[in-house]
Amino acid sequence: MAAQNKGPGGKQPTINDVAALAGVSKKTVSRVINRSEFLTDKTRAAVEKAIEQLGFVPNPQARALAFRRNFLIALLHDNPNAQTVLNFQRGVLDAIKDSDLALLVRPVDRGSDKMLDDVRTFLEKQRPIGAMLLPPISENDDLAALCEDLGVRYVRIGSARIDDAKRCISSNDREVVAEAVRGLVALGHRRIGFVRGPVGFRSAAEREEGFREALAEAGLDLPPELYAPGNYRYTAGIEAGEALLSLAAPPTAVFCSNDEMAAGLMSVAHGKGIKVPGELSIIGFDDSPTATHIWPALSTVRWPIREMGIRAAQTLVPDFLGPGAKAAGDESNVLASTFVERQSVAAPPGR
Amino acid sequence: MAAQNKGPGGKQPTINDVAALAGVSKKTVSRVINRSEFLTDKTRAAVEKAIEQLGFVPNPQARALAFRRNFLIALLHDNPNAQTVLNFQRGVLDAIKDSDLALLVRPVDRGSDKMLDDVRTFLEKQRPIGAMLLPPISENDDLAALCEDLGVRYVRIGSARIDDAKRCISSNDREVVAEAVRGLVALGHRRIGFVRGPVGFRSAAEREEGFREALAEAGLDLPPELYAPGNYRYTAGIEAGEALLSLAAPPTAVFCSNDEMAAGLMSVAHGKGIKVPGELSIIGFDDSPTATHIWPALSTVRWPIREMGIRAAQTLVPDFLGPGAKAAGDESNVLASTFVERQSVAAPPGR
DNA sequence: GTTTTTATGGTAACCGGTGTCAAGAGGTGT
DNA sequence: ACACCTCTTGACACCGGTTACCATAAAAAC
Repeated sequence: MAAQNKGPGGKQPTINDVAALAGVSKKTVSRVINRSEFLTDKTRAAVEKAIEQLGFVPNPQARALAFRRNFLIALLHDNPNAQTVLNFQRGVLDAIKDSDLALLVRPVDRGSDKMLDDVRTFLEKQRPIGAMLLPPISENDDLAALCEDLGVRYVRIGSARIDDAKRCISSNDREVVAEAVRGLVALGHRRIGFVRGPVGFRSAAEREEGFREALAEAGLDLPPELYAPGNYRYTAGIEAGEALLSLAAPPTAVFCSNDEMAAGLMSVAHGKGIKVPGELSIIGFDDSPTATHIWPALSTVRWPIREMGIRAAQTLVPDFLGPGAKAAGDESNVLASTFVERQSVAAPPGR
Repeated sequence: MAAQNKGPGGKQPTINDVAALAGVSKKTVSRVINRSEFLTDKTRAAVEKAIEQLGFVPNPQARALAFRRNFLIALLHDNPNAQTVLNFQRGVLDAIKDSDLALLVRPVDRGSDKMLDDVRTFLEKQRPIGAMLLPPISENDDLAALCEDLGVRYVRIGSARIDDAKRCISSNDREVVAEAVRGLVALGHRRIGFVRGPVGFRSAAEREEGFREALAEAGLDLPPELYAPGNYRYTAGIEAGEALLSLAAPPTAVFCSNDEMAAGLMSVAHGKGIKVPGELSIIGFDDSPTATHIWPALSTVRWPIREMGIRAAQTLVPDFLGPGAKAAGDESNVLASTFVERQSVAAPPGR
């Protein structure tokens, strides 16, 4: 609390001031700051009192220079979904709130062939303690190898275990998608369409697998005309809607690999006068704000992205977080997605 | 391009290595790095060649220590709208891409009485070159004074000029809202409802003023029952919808102070079987993704947030951006919002 | 009581840059 | 040719911490 040096021109107290006030050497003060053992309680108390009195805060720049490491966590992302990134950020920030760490955000351009060089330069410059890789770039093994190489710890966020548990936070998307689709089957749906995510995205593959799993269990198959490609964008949902809903025998339900595409598909349904959910049930994925903003509200899979941010921080820098961070519990680092029922699902017509 | 030191254990070359190779003192190298005048072209060329050969990159931590300033821009926000924050971030990052700067993101908790202390500690620790204040905290004069106090440059982002032009990036929201409402009047609407933003937000006040301006011009008034409070949240839109659309004489058009509330209002209309835009026209504000994801797509005011991020960077740290940054053009720092017509507006019934 | 441990505390060098200030180089005026 | 001035450059201390290594006082062993 106490902080005496707050005047405009007031210089920050340095470690030397503390040492002088406490009557010890700066090295001793440094030991106290870094929680070294081998210290008399008396000495420690004296130093801490001096620190308190002066309102001393160690200069991170100086520490960074000496440590050859900045007290930063880098968040690398190239995610089209703003909400996801921001929620994740928020989780991380929740977790590091009381630590000395700060968060550096860095969008990277996957696609660019200079990406690796860019990231390398960035990491060499900023020298963060660790890096967090958000999907889809978390799936890039070269990036992970680069971090390893530069001595930067990392965690990868993904829809599936793409690295060992200590370096990967994931959720059980596949299972939950399967669960959601089983629900459709239970309601009596037999013609169920699928709108896929972009090729090359692990998340898209996971969702598709979950979908197919549930269909297979029910002995249903997925005719090619009910399978639409997509890229997680609203417009892809529109296109999928045009295709699927113009069929002679349209599906009575569609699983869309994310909420935006679901919104696109739904607007096509509205345009064609198809009643949702009466004539067409729709399920999305993400539980983004869009899911509740459209009408009728979308049944979707909630991805615990903020919790993943917290867990990512706990996994990445447990030694920098205050005590209690060890209470992370489940060490598998697989968090639970959940199916959220809203108003876009009902029994198919004629049941 | 060249970077010879890329091995895992390979130490980064330091300024000393460069100095030795170029046969000059480290201070001279430092001068080259910092683009000092008073340098022979010959010397400069020699040093630059050495830098190139070694792939030398100045260590930001050391520079930060010596400069007593980190090469960072802090982005302070407490914005409920993720998309806004992220778009702004993106603009800033566009602008600083080729500079030595990095972006530090810091959500702050307005509302907390410790906010100022938190921010002070943060700024004292990180010592960024400058700070950007996003609305609504940009309206907090104490925050601005704090930055001033700590020698941190700042820019405030707002819906109106809340500081002098060099420290404020704003847009002409009021005018554009008025323009949009004039459009409604021109279509024949006479009973036009209004859903307000949260009390205490300058942006909310601006939008209301624009709305009232247009009404006044047309000689219309705003009966109390057509005026709904709000807080920029979807649920507020729902509540406003329940109130406005249950009236014996409901409005034929409603201006909502942001898109989320407009989405809420629209879903109430759908629930009540009121046709949009046939029986009810709706206008929002923000042009968030929601605006296009709902059906029918929402006519709204686009706020040039990404451009504002770019402009904010150009205004805050012109000296750190490469050349060409001066071509910022219009120095008033008022960017143009624009009215975006989509499908949620039509003439009132019976016209 | 003396010696050997053991536990701290202190000193100096260092992390990799920048500021200050004075010296050296090169050109001018007389 | 010499004093004088200006423009470049370099030596050195310094930013505020850390580590390496040594010194010393207190505790333990003989």
